[in-house]
Amino acid sequence: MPHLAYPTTTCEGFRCETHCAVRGLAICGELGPAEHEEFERLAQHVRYGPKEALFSEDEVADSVYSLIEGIARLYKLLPDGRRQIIGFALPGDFLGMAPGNRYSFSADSIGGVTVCKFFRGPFLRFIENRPQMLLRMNDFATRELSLAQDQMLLLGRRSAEEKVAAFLVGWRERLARLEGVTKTVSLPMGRQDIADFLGLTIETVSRTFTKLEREKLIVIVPDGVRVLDPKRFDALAAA
Amino acid sequence: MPHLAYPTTTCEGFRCETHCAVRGLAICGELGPAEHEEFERLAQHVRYGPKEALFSEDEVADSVYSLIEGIARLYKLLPDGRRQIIGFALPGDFLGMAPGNRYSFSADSIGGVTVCKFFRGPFLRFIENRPQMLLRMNDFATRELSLAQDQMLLLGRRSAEEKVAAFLVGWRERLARLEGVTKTVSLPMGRQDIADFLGLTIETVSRTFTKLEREKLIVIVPDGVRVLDPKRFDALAAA
DNA sequence: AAGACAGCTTGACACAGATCAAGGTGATGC
DNA sequence: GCATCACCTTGATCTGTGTCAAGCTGTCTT
Repeated sequence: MPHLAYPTTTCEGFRCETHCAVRGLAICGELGPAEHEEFERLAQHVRYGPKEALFSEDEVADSVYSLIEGIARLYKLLPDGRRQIIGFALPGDFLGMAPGNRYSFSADSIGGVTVCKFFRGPFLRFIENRPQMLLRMNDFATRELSLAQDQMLLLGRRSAEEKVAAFLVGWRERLARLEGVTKTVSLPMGRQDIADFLGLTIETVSRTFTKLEREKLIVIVPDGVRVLDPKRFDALAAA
Repeated sequence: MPHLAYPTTTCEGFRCETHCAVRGLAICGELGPAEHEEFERLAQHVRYGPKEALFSEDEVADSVYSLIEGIARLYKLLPDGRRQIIGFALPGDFLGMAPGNRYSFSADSIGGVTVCKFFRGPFLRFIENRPQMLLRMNDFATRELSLAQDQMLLLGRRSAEEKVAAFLVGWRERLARLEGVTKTVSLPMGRQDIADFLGLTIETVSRTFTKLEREKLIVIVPDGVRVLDPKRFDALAAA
């Protein structure tokens, strides 16, 4: 049995065979073949098991990450342990840009996760004279910022029921971009993660799920929910 | 008497005499003299009176703005009128980037405001082959995103007293970057604005100010507060 | 198959902050 | 100098969500 419960494996030093299923969505999506080749040479593909840290708040930010597969939880902690999840990262998302030289939040895998990891220096040198890449980085940052602002509205001004409904709608939309529209929304994160994302307690989240089920808006299934009445649901999430 | 209570004045068509007091902090801070000349030719300097809209959520985002002077309130509304202020913009801040082709929030002046206004098309054409500018845009976006994440932690996980203390500390720091350190923190926004920024009601904000004054942490003065015990104060804001 | 455990749900009760209502303060106008 | 108005403060009460505690469910271990 290995020393670590969830060992990290890398494939540095040789060409990875894995095809990147999210090329189009990722930061490298608009590179031509030659440039992509050069870009790939800067990358390490790294695999994490469940609940491993990719990086932690206040660590020196020496790397940036493009998430290829799996889901990560991004969060900040207060000194007394209160946690706010600031987002869930999906394949195609770009992580690790920081305003100073330290990460401003922590990231860890939920299930298994695979990333393209780049050292900051080489990555910045690669992009600094490639306006296409810089514009794409800008698009990513602008989209992230807009999501963050939506979340501020949610955290500051919505009721528990509205928060949960808006979360499910938003999550369903993000999954739809990756996997297409489905009736069943899979929820790989636990109730505590949802609570810490919405600024609620786990009990309130649980009660609200139950309430939505009683009102015949959803059905709770293992690791997810089925949305019964998308229309009424979207209305609840918007208002 | 003019038709509009607060008429907007522009100086399009001739060279503005006003020197930009925040060049170093603004988006254009690293341009050389020749490039800055060209950049200026794309700009309109526009002055707004108190409480005028610079732009509104869902409008077609045809312009971007660099704030030169004054303070703006950035906010989102729910259909029923609940408001969340997502930030206060200060001189040097860059506004109006949107993920789609519409603004994702509204902005209006608090007191008087002066901006450099750029039409989106010419602005994008100017920056698209200038990596320096693009990198600076990225820095701006990254800093904004980090502030937004701090605010999510505040909104989701802090008590009313912690929210108000953290707000005052953060605001004092931002003012210090512009005007240097002062004992008296000026608060040009009203109590309702602070409430909508912190996800509280105006009554709770008012009570909390009073409480902090009773505890001899601050003194409330017209249009601001004086911080009496910065140490104890920072501790309250951090924890 | 039984026990242990993590994750989730449910109930009873408490409380921070919201709501409702009234009154104070200072600026502006007539 | 008095009325008006916007803004702020204070008090009384209510309520949505948190806290505390117990029990449920499914999975893993042995």
